[in-house]
Amino acid sequence: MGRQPCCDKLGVKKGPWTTEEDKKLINFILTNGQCCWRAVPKLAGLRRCGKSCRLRWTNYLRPDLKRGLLTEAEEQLVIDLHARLGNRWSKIASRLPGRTDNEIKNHWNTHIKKKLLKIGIDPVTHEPLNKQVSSQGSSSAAENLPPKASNDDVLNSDENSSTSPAENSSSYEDSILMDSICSDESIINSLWLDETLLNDALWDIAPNNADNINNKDMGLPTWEDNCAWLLECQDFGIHDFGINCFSEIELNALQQTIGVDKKGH
DNA sequence: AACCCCCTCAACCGCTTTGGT
DNA sequence: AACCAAAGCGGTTGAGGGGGT
Repeated sequence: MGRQPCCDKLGVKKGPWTTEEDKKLINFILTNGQCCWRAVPKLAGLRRCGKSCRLRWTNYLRPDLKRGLLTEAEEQLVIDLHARLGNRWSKIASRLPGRTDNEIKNHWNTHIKKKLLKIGIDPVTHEPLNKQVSSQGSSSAAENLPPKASNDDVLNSDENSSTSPAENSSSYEDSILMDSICSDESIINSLWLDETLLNDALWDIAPNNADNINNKDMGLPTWEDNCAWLLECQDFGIHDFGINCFSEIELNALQQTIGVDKKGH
């Protein structure tokens, strides 16, 4: 009794997306918005499963994505958040506008993890490695400490975002204090409620959303800016970006969608 | 030039969570 | 409350590229 596949495997294409497929998906989303991913492939004329379409859009095609490597500041923020949230990549990503969970997860596994190990910090616990070795040797109070970044502990200190990971590797007393805070569900709930509101504000940047202004306030690219990015690819030699598939009509449609004159930038 | 190895990251898989009935 | 479908999430995989020999 295997689990039912997420989609009809027959005739469903897998593997890397072609520019033609990207074009179809971008066209569809920009015209119709994000709705019912399961229906997207059919409506957009794609031989993909809805899940694959959603992933492609959120991780690669979405106009509000930043491109390129994470900056030093972003990297530090990821480390800081990881110390408190653990492997909750989507939560971490929600604090880094324009970055995806997949991107951050990959960057963590390929870069940050190694960096931390190099400077002698355990990427899982965020404790100094030698400290861990010494504490493992004895069955002292250290063993009774709650695991630092386990999924449940994550709730502990979230939102205390002014604290650095170093400050976070606190004393036993601090752990006890944290535990007492964590055991108070009302506090935790209100903390997470705050975060939810923040997240919504960050990502709710559909074309018609008035909250769009928020991103500008934060110095972040707006939906328009990023749609403009797609258009500017044409200016710089869109072929180099692998998006050589927009017809003039489609580019016009894009411009209409974002409602800006790119010459205004 | 040819081969091998390692690294990166896009994409997939399957489990969990959420929302609707 | 129970069930189901859809969406979300995190772990894992594998193709492709770059560097070393």
